[in-house]
Amino acid sequence: MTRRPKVPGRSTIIDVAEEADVSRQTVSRVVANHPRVAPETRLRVKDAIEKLAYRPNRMARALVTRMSLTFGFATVDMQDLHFGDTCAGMQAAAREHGYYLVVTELDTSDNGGMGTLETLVTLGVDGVAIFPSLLDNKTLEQFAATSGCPVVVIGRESKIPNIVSIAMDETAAAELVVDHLVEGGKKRIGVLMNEMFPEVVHGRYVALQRAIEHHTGVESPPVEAGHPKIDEGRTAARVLLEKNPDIDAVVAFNDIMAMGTLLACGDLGLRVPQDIAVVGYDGIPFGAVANPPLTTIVQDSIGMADAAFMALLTCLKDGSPPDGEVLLWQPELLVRASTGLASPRT
Amino acid sequence: MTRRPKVPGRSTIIDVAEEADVSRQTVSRVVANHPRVAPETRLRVKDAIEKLAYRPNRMARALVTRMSLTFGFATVDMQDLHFGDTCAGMQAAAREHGYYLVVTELDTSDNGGMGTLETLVTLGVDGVAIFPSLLDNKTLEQFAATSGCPVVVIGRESKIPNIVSIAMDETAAAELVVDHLVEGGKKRIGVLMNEMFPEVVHGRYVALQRAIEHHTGVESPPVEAGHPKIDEGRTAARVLLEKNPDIDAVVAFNDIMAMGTLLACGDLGLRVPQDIAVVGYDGIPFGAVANPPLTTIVQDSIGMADAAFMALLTCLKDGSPPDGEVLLWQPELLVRASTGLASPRT
DNA sequence: CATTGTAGAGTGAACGTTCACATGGTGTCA
DNA sequence: TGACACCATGTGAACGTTCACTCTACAATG
Repeated sequence: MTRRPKVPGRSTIIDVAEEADVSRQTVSRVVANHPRVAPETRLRVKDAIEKLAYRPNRMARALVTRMSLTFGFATVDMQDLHFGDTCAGMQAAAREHGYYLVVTELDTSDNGGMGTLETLVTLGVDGVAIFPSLLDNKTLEQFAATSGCPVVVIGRESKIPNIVSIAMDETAAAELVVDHLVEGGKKRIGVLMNEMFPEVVHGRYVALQRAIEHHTGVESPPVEAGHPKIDEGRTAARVLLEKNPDIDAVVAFNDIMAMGTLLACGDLGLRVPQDIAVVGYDGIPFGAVANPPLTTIVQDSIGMADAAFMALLTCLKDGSPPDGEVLLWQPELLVRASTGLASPRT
Repeated sequence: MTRRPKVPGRSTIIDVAEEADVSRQTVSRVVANHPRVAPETRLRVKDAIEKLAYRPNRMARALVTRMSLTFGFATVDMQDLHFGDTCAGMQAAAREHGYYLVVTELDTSDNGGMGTLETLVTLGVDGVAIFPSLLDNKTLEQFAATSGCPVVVIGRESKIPNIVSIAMDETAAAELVVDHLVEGGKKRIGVLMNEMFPEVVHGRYVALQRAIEHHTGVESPPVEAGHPKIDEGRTAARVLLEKNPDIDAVVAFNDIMAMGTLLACGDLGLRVPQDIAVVGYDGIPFGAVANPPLTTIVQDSIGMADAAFMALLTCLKDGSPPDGEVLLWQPELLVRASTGLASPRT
């Protein structure tokens, strides 16, 4: 009868129905906890479910209901710790509301991650969170339009039609960082950026540039870019420091690159923070163990993840994607020894 | 006609068929690149696909083919960097073979993660990799039996029926660590274990205990356990060091706990490595930036991830789960300054 | 007693695909 | 010319669910 041998061990609703001597629909009702089932029948069905280890097939269910109760979470780099926080937060939020979170790493070689996103959608997710995205605003907008499900982008301030953006207030963060450095007597601030994530980087860079100009009068600070890994950060930082020997502070795109900067300072015999102050972004736990411990911009990852989930849920309930809503979160500065203003190891 | 409004923007195979004036099956053939389609027809269908932005629904497809070309990857902690390596490796392997990897964090509060695993299966994955697992061998065996799909467990040496295990050779690793410490003149080795992952921890502990006995004659080394986070590791390490003031080396369950140990040493005014040598496991990149840089056991995460993927694929092709196969990987010792035998910062 | 309401259970269709088979057209060869 | 092969395409069924109905039996109501 069946063309392909039935997978051993997995039983269907029909198997349960036969076992309990009722119809599919009654089993369905029991599973869904509908009230209109006689207690005795319900018991019989539950026994059958137990006996056959029946688990409803979510694909079949999603096909007919057009809802999978599943959200997708796509990221560029699973090894970026900053991602872990946000992802865990979103997973917790999802779970609390009966949703399941499917996580995936974007394959940037496949159309900048578009391929992965499309697969995610064909997998049947009800909504997608992207964190962060290499795709430009236009592509994202188009994806949101054709995907047929709500899309949230985390970590980017840009206002994109059909998409909710959740991001940190870069201007506020830059103010915190630069103000702190200048107060510590630093005057010549260099910037180490990320060569990926054009959109995010741009926002962060512009904010820093403005803050630096505002506080020090320097119009275009020395800047270098590299891949957001420790080693690549180290290399880029070395270039930055060698090109600009007068620099007395480095603001790195994130903590990982800031750690690379710490290594570069070591390479060049520069003492942190006496010769050079170093600041990162993200507040990953390892910052506390770095040598010296890293001053960093902390954002409320959990809060943002929560907001991302709720945004998706709300879109789904309302049935309409919002028009370029931007939710902005306030950053905090976590001062540690790498800027010389705190006791070591806090 | 349709009970639920069709999602705007998503078209089905039927829409494409109508647009191209052919049958569903012909569209299906074009999508699957079957040869038996006239070139002119193929072109017309492709145009229609392009025009309607058609993407095949993988749930519907999986329902009939009983194959989703999707594997699940379940982990206990997405923020454990060690996980990131393995996950990325597996994702790469999957991609290479036309598979999609769905990642999920196990909700240990839900039956020790069993709930999450079952959901993963009902989502339609063709196989599951678990890394690492809190579940005991018996539960895992039962899950593998009822899930109806191949199961691989990474990071545990145990021989479990129906399951492929991929793990590091703990005995070899313990030998490397202890031999290195003893050669460096250390005599009184303490052990800092993880209070989670009973199975993995047990294997690692027993191996260390044997190696220590073998090299130093001490039968039961001082041991303490804690949660695998920096702060909890710090606390547990402090207890270990205060209880046993004669300790001159600490072997931590992983790099994260080793970093906690570094902090604890700082708290107690102990110099690393002069007073205390510290060794971790996993070789996460941050170990290089720790103060001092961390000596650690490195395993070939990518290789193991590859092996995990291939194991799943092989089971699927052969149609039968292997009977408790165990693939063992050889560890390497990465010597850095925390054991005092290398130049700082390498 | 006839009518109405309702609790409990069942049935056919649909979701979007692919599979197995069927159909019709064209070319080849004896 | 007939038999056959083969190519291009179409059709009904099935995958495992849920939805919108329908049906039956029995109690309550007038």
